Amino acid sequence: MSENVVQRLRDEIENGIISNDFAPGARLDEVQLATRFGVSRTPVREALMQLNAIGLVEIRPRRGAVVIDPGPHRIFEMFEVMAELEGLAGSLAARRFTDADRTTILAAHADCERSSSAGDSDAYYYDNERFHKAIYTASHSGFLAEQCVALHRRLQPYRRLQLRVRNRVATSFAEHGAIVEAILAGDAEQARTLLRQHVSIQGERFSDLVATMASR
Amino acid sequence: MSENVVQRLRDEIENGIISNDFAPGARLDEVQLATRFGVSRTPVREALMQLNAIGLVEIRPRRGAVVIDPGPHRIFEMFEVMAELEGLAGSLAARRFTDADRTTILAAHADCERSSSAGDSDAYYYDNERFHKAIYTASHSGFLAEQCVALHRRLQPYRRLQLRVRNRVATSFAEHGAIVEAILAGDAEQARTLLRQHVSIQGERFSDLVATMASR
DNA sequence: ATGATAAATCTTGTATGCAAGAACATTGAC
DNA sequence: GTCAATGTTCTTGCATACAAGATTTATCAT
Repeated sequence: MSENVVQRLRDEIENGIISNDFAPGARLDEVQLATRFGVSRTPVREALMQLNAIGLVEIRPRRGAVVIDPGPHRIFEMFEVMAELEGLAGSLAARRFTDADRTTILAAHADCERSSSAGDSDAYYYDNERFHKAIYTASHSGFLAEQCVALHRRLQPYRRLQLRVRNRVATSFAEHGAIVEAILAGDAEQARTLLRQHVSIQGERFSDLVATMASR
Repeated sequence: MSENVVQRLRDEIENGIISNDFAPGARLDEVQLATRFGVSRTPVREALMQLNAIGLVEIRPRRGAVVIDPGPHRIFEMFEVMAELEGLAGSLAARRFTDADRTTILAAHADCERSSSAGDSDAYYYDNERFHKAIYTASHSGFLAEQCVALHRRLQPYRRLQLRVRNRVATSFAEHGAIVEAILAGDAEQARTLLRQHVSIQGERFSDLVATMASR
């Protein structure tokens, strides 16, 4: 798991940010983190540098690191880009999927059906993640898959909030059905369009996002 | 200019990689870099950590940092994603551009015309960059613009090679014309399609890329 | 001469030390 | 009582130190 201390710290702090243990705007004190993880400041700093590079924390000169607070508008922009990348992944998947890809996608879809009909939004969250990752893999573009996973991860907390909105799980699963159909039919443009719509948060869904963001 | 030493080092090393001073696969020795830039190993390591986080260098445990060698296939994948993001930027620009955006785009386009008809592919390279950045700006999506700039930067060396292919400058400029027309007409879908085609390297252009990559 | 083994050297990973800037508190003036 | 100025403390930024793994070199046996 832990190649070295820095990578472990990077993952730990990143998870802390994703899971909202370190809230947006929170100060990340070097010595505090160092003592907490039982290491010295050096690897902590190196981990923070990495998180700075990928845009998760801001390092203000001589004033320490803070968790970046994206704000609703930027979150929207990120979903906008995510929608486009997912659309691309879908269209590529429709053209390139193998038998193994089909199996994986259908399995993830079946799991989604189970958690969806059970009304278990937490379980659905994980199954949904697997479903989308299966599509990234089926795109057979390593770079695209990496980009999608990274963005997916950053949007994780907000995506989770989305699923709590009433009927969103059922709606999401219904959309998945159409997406699977388009991909397995090899209809690249349809897969692209459906995935784009599935991911983007338009109209009232943006209002929902802002509302749920404000309430935590 | 230099906020702090680490940022300066990050930029210097990144530029070195982009400009091929540090070739793909090259080892980045910490003490060597430290003495070269007149600093200690600590900030060098922190800079390398950042470059590792954005995928420019690989850090093998206990064995040092090397410049990542993407290889033709991955380069192709990166252009594929770039094309998609540029397409999105174009479609958003077509819907959102302001008077100031129009002015900037037209000015950059005029400069492209000048360097193109002069046959100066180096000058065209820079004007082309300004042209594309003007479109990112006109998209009025800060996140998208950042992603585009970052990817554009990483693809810089290969893009440059592309422009050396015969007639590519003239072809590129002609495509710009149609793109400007679509954006300023507010035709989002047309702008998206044209930009996607403009950026993606399909068919023989991929062969050209591989050939030019091999020859350096 | 070639291969293996062991020793020396080099490099990385982490800790610690020190100086400079920022935050904070105390004191004094109005 | 409020505000400002100054001194103290805390935190960061970088350098240096040291230990452990990796690499290279040298020696020896076959």
